[in-house]
Amino acid sequence: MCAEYATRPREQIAQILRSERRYLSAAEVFQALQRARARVSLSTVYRTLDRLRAKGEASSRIDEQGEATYVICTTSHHHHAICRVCGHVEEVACDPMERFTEALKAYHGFELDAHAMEFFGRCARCR
Amino acid sequence: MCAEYATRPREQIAQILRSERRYLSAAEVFQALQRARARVSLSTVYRTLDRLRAKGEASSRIDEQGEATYVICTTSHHHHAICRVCGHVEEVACDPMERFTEALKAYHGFELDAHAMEFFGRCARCR
DNA sequence: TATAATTTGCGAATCATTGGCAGAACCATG
DNA sequence: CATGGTTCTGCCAATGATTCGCAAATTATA
Repeated sequence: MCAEYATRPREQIAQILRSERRYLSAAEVFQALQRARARVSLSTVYRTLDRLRAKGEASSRIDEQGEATYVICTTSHHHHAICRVCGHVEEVACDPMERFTEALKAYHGFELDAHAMEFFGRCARCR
Repeated sequence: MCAEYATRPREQIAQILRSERRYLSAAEVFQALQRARARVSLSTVYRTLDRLRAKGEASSRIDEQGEATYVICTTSHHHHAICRVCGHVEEVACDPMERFTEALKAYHGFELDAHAMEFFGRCARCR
């Protein structure tokens, strides 16, 4: 009980996320599937994206229009630099956070246990 | 043309945001208004919150359930440390970002022009 | 191939948010 | 303090992303 099946739709969805290194909404993934002649329902796209996020294989963010978007992650703890031009996502390590954590506690009395960051600009190729 | 009226509903909504220093959804603001016997429609709450954000007097974030939430801001460019216990929002300056910006460019070739950060933990009172 | 568990597709339901519009509130002016 | 043009508000319907329920299809295993 509670095993896990490797299915065609899941592989097709993961494929699309792997090939595009940028945040995609469920609708965008669905459109990409249709272009690739893959017959996967929108429901399955939603379920699979959420499943990838739950497993830590993808991370999600809410875009300006309030839609959930997803991107495949390769390293564990990091943040995203998002290119304004092409949407490319660069993974950024966050080693300097330790010092910041100390300052936050000393100055605001605030004990940090998690953080989220997003950086916007132009990636190397788009500059 | 294009003047701006000071109205009762707007003042009542701002009052609630000022008294609670934490992120509130439109529905939560609406409920607080009802508790205070203020008769303001949910539509007006939505419009007023969006207006405050557009004027830079409030900042918004999408919470875990995908709902838009709002908090009053007092300083200009800063980030938020959000207490996991009481929801209190602490404003944090971000002076150290300049050095980070340089590193990002040198290491990833990424030219930063904006960033967003959120910090989660326990505020001074809740520790 | 038969069987049990898991996943999918479809359509309906949900729910926050937005839009349209008629009436109410606001405020500068006479 | 009455008037009139502008700006807001309330109501209610519409939108649109996301979720749910369930029967049929797919997968793994023997």
